[in-house]
Amino acid sequence: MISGLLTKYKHVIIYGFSLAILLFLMHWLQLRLIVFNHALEIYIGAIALIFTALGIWLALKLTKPKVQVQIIEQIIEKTNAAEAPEIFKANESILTELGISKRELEVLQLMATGLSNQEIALKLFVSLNTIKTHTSKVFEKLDVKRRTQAIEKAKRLNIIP
Amino acid sequence: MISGLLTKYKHVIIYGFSLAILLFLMHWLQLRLIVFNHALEIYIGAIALIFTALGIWLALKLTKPKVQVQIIEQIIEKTNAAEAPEIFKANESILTELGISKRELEVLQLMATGLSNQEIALKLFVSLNTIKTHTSKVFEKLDVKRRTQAIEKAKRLNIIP
DNA sequence: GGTAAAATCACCCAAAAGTATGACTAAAAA
DNA sequence: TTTTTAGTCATACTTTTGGGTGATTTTACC
Repeated sequence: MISGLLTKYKHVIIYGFSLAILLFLMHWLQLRLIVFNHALEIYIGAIALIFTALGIWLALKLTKPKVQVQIIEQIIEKTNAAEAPEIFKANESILTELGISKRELEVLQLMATGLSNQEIALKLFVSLNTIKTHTSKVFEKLDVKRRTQAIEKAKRLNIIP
Repeated sequence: MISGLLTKYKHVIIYGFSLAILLFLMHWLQLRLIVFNHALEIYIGAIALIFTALGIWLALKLTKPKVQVQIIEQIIEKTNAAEAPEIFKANESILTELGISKRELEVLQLMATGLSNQEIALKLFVSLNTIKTHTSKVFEKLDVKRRTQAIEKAKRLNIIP
């Protein structure tokens, strides 16, 4: 029961603790700074900045998956509507046939634009290792050895524009 | 409507509540540790909350337009590729303009087929170092950093099919 | 509730790619 | 004839990429 709750809201707890630590640090800072009345503005400005960053980070962490799934679907739908419906119908069937997931397709698309793994990682808010895993799986599924081959083959198979 | 928002931003709300609880805990801690100015703490807590919210709002506002921009770009590329397969004349003038030599173009073309530098070297009966030199110069002339970028740009410029 | 697939991340190692510099040769341009 | 340019190659170094393995966490589905 309790352990279930702990694992379920582990992130909340972690965030809570880091917040607590942050607040405690600020408290300590305040003790040092309160002596100078003029430092208060700086202190509050720093808090505003830190918490704005925290908010941005939180929002990105939370909305990231939903938003990106939407991207892919919209692209597929729009390209379907825009031109040749038969060519890009093979698209999806090939994807399922090869077993390429949405996330992998996303990575593949970014790869084709010339981004490095590191840049893709930054763009998708995940670690470099994760992107490496995705690329490796894509190579395996496409039966290629390098990213350049993957791009070439994916274009030939109409997986990517 | 409201229930939809509740489910959509469930996490945000949960984090918000945990934040509030933490602030309360901090307040209590403070009472136990040091006698201090209460009003200031609350004031700062309020600022933290407000700016966290601001950060979340900012991030949401900023990430959504970006997504739409990406979609538009992809559609444009798609329609361009579909409508203009006949243009293949600017090719040479661009090459001379960029100062890309015959050999470099050759390497670039093989690169675009997914070959490694070593494979290109074998195919052209030259050493690996020579290919590296060529690729480096091509990257410099195309103003890119990686071969994937070079391929993407070269295709966009109609240098290679 | 349990299971399976998808997604995330880490660590290590090896190979490939890329950077920088310098040198040599042959052919073309001045 | 001298100079320039394209092409060739090397050495040393850094960065990126890719392979292999294993682990945890989400998500989806039954």
